[in-house]
Amino acid sequence: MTPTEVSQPIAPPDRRQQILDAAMTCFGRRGFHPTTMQDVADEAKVSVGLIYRYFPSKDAVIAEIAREHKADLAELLEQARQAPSLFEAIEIFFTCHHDDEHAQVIAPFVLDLFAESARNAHVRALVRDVHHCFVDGIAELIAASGDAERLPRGFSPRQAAELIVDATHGLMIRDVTELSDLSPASACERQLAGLRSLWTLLFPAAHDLCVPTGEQP
Amino acid sequence: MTPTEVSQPIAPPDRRQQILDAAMTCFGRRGFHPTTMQDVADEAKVSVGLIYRYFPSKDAVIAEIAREHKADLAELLEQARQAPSLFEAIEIFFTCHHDDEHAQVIAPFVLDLFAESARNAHVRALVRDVHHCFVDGIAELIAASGDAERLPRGFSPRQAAELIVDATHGLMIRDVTELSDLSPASACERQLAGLRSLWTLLFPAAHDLCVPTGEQP
Amino acid sequence: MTPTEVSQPIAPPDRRQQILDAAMTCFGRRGFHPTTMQDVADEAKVSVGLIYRYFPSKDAVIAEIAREHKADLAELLEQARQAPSLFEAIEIFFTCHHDDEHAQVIAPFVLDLFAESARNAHVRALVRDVHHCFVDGIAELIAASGDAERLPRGFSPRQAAELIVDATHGLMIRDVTELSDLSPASACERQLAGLRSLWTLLFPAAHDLCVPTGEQP
Amino acid sequence: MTPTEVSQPIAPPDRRQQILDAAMTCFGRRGFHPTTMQDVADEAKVSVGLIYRYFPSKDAVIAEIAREHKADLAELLEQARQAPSLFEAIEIFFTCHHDDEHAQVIAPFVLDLFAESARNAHVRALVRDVHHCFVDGIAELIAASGDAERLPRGFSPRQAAELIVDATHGLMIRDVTELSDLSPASACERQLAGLRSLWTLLFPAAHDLCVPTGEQP
DNA sequence: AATGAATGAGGCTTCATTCAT
DNA sequence: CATGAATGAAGCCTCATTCAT
Repeated sequence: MTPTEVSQPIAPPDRRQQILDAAMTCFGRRGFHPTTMQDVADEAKVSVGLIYRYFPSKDAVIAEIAREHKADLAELLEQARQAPSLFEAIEIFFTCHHDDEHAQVIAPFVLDLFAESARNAHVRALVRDVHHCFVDGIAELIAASGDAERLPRGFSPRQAAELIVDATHGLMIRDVTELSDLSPASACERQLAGLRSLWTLLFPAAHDLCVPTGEQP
Repeated sequence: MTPTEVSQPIAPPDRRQQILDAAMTCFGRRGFHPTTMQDVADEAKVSVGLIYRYFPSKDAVIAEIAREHKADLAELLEQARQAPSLFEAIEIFFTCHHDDEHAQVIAPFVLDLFAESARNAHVRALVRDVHHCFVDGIAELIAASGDAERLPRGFSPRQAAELIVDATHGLMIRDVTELSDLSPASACERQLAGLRSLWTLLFPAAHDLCVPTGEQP
Repeated sequence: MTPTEVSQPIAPPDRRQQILDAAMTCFGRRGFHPTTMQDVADEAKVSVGLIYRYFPSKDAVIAEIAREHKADLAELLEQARQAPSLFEAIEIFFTCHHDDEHAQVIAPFVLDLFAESARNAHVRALVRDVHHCFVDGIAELIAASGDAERLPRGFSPRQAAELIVDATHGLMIRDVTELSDLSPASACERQLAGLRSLWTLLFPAAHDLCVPTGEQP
Repeated sequence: MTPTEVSQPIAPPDRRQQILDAAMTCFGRRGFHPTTMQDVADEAKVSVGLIYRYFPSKDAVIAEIAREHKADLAELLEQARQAPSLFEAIEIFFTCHHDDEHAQVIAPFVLDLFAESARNAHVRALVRDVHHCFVDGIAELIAASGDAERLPRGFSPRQAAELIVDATHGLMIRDVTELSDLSPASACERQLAGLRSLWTLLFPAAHDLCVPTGEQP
């Protein structure tokens, strides 16, 4: 009667993750506040009561998802650090939300996080933290890369990083409000276009704008 | 425009506006969903029932406020058009939210609008509309100004406008998540710093970046 | 349209009291914990929501009823003070719960209060307070009456008062557990019998107990 | 009586009793209704499911504990019968709840039983039964002892027994509401003081009250 | 026009009970 | 025998909305 203890043929369903995933889906779909625990339970194919075996409250679920989101971004930063070039590293941020099917879920969720951070100190702290990690990470990336000196005069890596992050957020908003009907692929294209614009500005090819300058006797 | 402008020299309290203002305050403070009609009524020093005399539902109030917000921005755009220089015109956008006491109210509200636009088609249409007006308006501003030709090679006024708008949104998010504890004045400073950064990039002073090139006569 | 302000033909329904009465009935019937807000609402012919316009929580309703109970007892004590004789004064306590139709409601409620006081500090404080008032009041009553000197040697008015109160409580328990099927009238009889027993002990008529002794050979 | 008394020299943990003890503790701590099956399971270091192997429902657990309580009291009565004197016999009742660590558990539990008996016919029957046993037992004790004739004139052993039981209950209430912060020892003292009071009344030493009479010429 | 009492559906959360392992 | 994951009914409370005054 006991299952064969050998090959773990059926992975034990990770209820916790199952619930978190369902919650993420729901939150992305309807937002924190309008999502009911019943919604989450239904999405997770689970009873409401069970959610409370794993999380003490709805807020705790939100908090956990936010934490997960933070971890995802940290990993993203790590990936970026491995990228061969600065451009590619930053490309990762600009396109990250479009790699998978969660595309239309994560952005709305993040926007909700931002909105929530205006009144919930806990969420605010987390968002702020994520933001700092990002800016710092990108600033380091720029500083470490040879491209730093290509920045316009008086432009620090940090300033550049902040601009990049801000633009990313702005683009995310565009994604949500303008492109929600478009395919993830198109959205991704849009992001890349945004990146290239910014890139051109931040790191003007020497030959393109200024190289001639220095070369002149 | 209001009826009976004659016999009532003292303008009757504009209940409608009173309610809208109160709602704006509440929404900014707590967000759409958590704000109750009672909150709004209290803030407006009015009974709950009265709100329903002017608006058919809570959603209608939200919609109306959003519409108002749109009108405000249109006016802002108009102001910008009157500005003596492009920089000053754009400065208006970057600092608009900090001029008055509503500073800490509008930004959270707008973030809520963005978040809401992810699921509410009506809100989405409005946000999108506002966004287009903005981008178009700024692009025109740039095109009309003599500064357009100072844009980096291959950079259209529209691209610049999009970048400006995105960055503005990104900065607004920073405002809400990072600066909520700071004074509006500091927040405004921050915005201006952001603007100057971007400005330096978009419109490099000839002498600053390229004059040295020597290409100039 | 406004109601005639003259004769108050229709007394404005005192919702608050209406709810309290209903709650009292329900609590007496089923106890605090098993009684639902819906029960109370139904009993009061009112919606659940309305209860929350008058009380912030179920506990607040309980607390208020307890407070009311305390006030009732204070009044009872006052009545007792007016009584022509000590016996009649004390009789009031022993029979108070049987005067009206609430007979079968108050005693269970009080028992619930006692039980609750074992874990709820707030309730405990109230019960304790009531108890002190009682003992003090009765002790005073005894001391003030000429009967005090008839107390057995070494028996203080306070001791007598404590015994009376304890016995009253014990009788109340008997009421609830034994006589719940009997008529209030019988229950009252029972109480009086208890009182007479105790009375005989506390205030033995000199001739009744001791004088006769002398008759013994 | 239990099966397989042979092969298991070490008594298997008596799950049933273990659960009952835990339940008693919990009920005393928080009351019937607020106590959850999980509370009981935790206290018993057992799984919730296991409780249902031994008891069909929460109510059954309560009922069983009540039955146990009844048995305990029966035993107490038996002990009392063995006591050398009436006073000592009755002392047993007054102090019984203070002999062991359950002191602060049993009284609240009994109060809960009383409160519950107001609405639960089953509990009521049990409480009534216990009560009768008690009164009968004590009345017998009094009747059997030589002290019976020392009772005040017209006072039957049964009347005395009832008074004793009532006073005991009243004192128990005082214990719970007033002395919950005191040590069991102090509480016991209190009980004994109560007993002595009552005793003095019920069984006035001849010389104490009446002998003086004899002093009269 | 204005009030605010009243409603009741619905949300979050708890908990007795069941059942697969 | 034992576990504890899982269920779902039900409880407390909130709040958008209505309506008598």
